[in-house]
Amino acid sequence: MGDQRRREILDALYRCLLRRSYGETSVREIAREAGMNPALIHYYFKSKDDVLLCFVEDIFQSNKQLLEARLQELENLGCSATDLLDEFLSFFNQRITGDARLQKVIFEIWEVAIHNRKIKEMVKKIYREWMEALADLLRRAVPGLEDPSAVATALVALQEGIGIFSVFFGFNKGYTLELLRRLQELLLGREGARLQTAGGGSVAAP
Amino acid sequence: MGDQRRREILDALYRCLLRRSYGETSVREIAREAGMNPALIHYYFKSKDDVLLCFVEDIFQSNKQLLEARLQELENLGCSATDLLDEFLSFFNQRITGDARLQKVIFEIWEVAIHNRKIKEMVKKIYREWMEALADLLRRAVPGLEDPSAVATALVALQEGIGIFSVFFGFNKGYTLELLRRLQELLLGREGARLQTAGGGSVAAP
Amino acid sequence: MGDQRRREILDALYRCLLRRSYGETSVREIAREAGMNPALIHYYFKSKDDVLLCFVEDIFQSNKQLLEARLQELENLGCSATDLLDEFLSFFNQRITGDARLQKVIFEIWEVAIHNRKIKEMVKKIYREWMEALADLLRRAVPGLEDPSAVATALVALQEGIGIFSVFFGFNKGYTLELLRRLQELLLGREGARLQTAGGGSVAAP
Amino acid sequence: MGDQRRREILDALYRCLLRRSYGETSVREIAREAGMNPALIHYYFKSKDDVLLCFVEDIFQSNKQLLEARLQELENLGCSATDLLDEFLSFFNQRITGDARLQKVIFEIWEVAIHNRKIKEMVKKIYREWMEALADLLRRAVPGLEDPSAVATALVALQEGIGIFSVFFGFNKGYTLELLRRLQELLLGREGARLQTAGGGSVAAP
DNA sequence: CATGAATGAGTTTTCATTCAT
DNA sequence: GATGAATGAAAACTCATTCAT
Repeated sequence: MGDQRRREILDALYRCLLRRSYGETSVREIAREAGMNPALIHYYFKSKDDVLLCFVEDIFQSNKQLLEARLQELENLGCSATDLLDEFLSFFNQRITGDARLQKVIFEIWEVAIHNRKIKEMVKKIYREWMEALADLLRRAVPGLEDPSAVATALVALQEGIGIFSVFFGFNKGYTLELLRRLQELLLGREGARLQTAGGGSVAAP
Repeated sequence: MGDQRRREILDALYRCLLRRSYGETSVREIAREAGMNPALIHYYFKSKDDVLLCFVEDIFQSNKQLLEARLQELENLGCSATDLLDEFLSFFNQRITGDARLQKVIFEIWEVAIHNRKIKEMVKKIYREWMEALADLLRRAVPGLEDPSAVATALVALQEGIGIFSVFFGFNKGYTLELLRRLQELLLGREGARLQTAGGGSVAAP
Repeated sequence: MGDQRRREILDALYRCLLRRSYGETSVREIAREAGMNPALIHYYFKSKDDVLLCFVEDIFQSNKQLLEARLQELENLGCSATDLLDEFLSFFNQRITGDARLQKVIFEIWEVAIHNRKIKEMVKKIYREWMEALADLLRRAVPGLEDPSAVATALVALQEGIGIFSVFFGFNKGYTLELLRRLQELLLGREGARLQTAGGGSVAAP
Repeated sequence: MGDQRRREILDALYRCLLRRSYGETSVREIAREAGMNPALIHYYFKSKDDVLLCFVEDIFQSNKQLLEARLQELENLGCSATDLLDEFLSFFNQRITGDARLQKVIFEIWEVAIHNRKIKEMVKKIYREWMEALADLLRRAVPGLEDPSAVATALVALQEGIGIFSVFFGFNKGYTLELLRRLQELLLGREGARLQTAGGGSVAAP
């Protein structure tokens, strides 16, 4: 029952963060969204910040595990490093950057992380792990690449940049994914990579 | 005299936003930073949000004017479109994304903009103008480019992504600028563009 | 079994009162100290205040019975009234005022008693009994004493005063006992009684 | 105006402490007693504890200054050390221990002091000063006294003990003062000192 | 212009207590 | 007996804003 309640609270926070920033979100509001008494939140979590901490851990760890499971699966099937790399990027594109709601919530987490030491450490750690994993895949899949670590950084930063823009300007998902894919191919130096889209989601013409 | 006071308040807000998020920044704190009575802020501005609105307008407009002036100057000197494009990107790299303090403040503005309609409209408008101007320059400077508008979007999103990462992971300025320049050349399809850096600011090795 | 549990709860309260005032002590904390579920406390006691009430009764009654048993024993052995008086004072000195922990707890009880009618009645009753018993002994042991009742009051008040001071200033037990003994002899008008101590615990030189 | 308000708040706290312990006294209640908005208290004081700290300082310092002024006056008039000592004790008897309301408030302060470091330091300091001053007077006024410091301690502890008892058992002021005076003379070894009272306030017969 | 004072609404958090299981 | 869950009331404190002077 406790896990169930904790889950409900984290889910309620997720929905709250779609409407307001974490700072503007009160414990009362999380409780109302979860349909419970505000004091219950303090029964299951030490403090409001503790809710956020668990929330951040949950949201990143669950995605991390999911990705790792998929990569492992491919590896077991004997897929090539290139396949793994494509799966890695595709996972991010589809499940994170391309999910406008999740992307918005992640943006809120970044905002808090900048001022909150604990959250910052956690976010930093997770992004470092992702970038290191990506750099490893790059080393295996793109042998000639001169600085895989910098490319990994660039790829993830790009992801964030596009993610924020897509939330802010309301890109449709197709446009976002297309943009991401082309930019990634460009960064990976793949043959014939060119930056062009089918249009329709252009920022200049909302 | 009024303008002087308003200036002081906006400058105080800038310094406050280096320490705390806008939501955590109280009117008292802005006033303390500006060395004045909190009530004075409400004399010169309608509300706390009004201070932010003017602040955002000021910070973007001043940069915009500065950039336009420079571009105009170059144009008057008969410089090529490529020179103008380089100046445009260089301006952003050096004065905005490369300025960790300003970048942090801009990040805070994005955060507020996501929830605050007025701020959002303003930020949207400004970014659109920038992206359109950039797209125009791309059209003139890189004739074969298939979708200048999308490239402009990508360039600016990249800028934001790298900007946030540099703030968050504490990139040194040199690394940030190098990364930006290489990525931009890559996006522009310039000859021999490759993504490699001198290292030293890699995320993977903090 | 019930008695055992009640005992554990009272003992836990004792330990809690060494750390915090009764008001600052929560039911949760008593429960944690007793190693049981907070709700159990409400099963064995009507309320938090009821725990305190039983606690006060227990702590005073157990000491009262102990003292009475000792006095009875001496009486059975045919000891003089003076012996009984000395035993009475010695009991207080050694077991109550000289026990810094118990003294601290008693101080907390006084504090609550001042505002809590029930506790107040109980504490009043017990102190009256003690003072009457002491006055009786004084009448038997110090025949010429003009107002045994007032002397008894003074002796007990003195006890409290020294007790609080010893807790507050951290007197060592030896100094406390010496001070008590000399003051008591002085109040009893005993030959050669003078107020001097070996020093070492003086308030003026902490 | 600020001083006026601060005064009103301190006075309100005084009245509140006659009814409830400090822990039970809420900021709301102090505000209600002072006839002002609760937030105003936080405007004039940093916190609830800060109110108490100022309150304690005020109550002790004002009495200290009053006493010092009186002693200085007597000294200027060429009074003897014995006169000064009598004035010292009389001041305490009349204005502090004999004032049931003040005595009650002082008791509350002791209670808080036991758990609150800042308050404890202040109370300790003040009592030490009083006891040292008293010890000095004893040295000058009672030449043969063997341990003036211990006698001073005993006198002040006695004062507290009697004070608490008088509050608790509701002694009438006359009885309290008489008891104090006789005990003091006894401690000072004055001729013919005997502990007897006119009765009427005996604890045994409330 | 400038300020100290004032306020009402809001925040997070704690707690004694109850109750179904 | 024992427990985890739940709740309503209250706590201290903060803050944007207003206003008289």
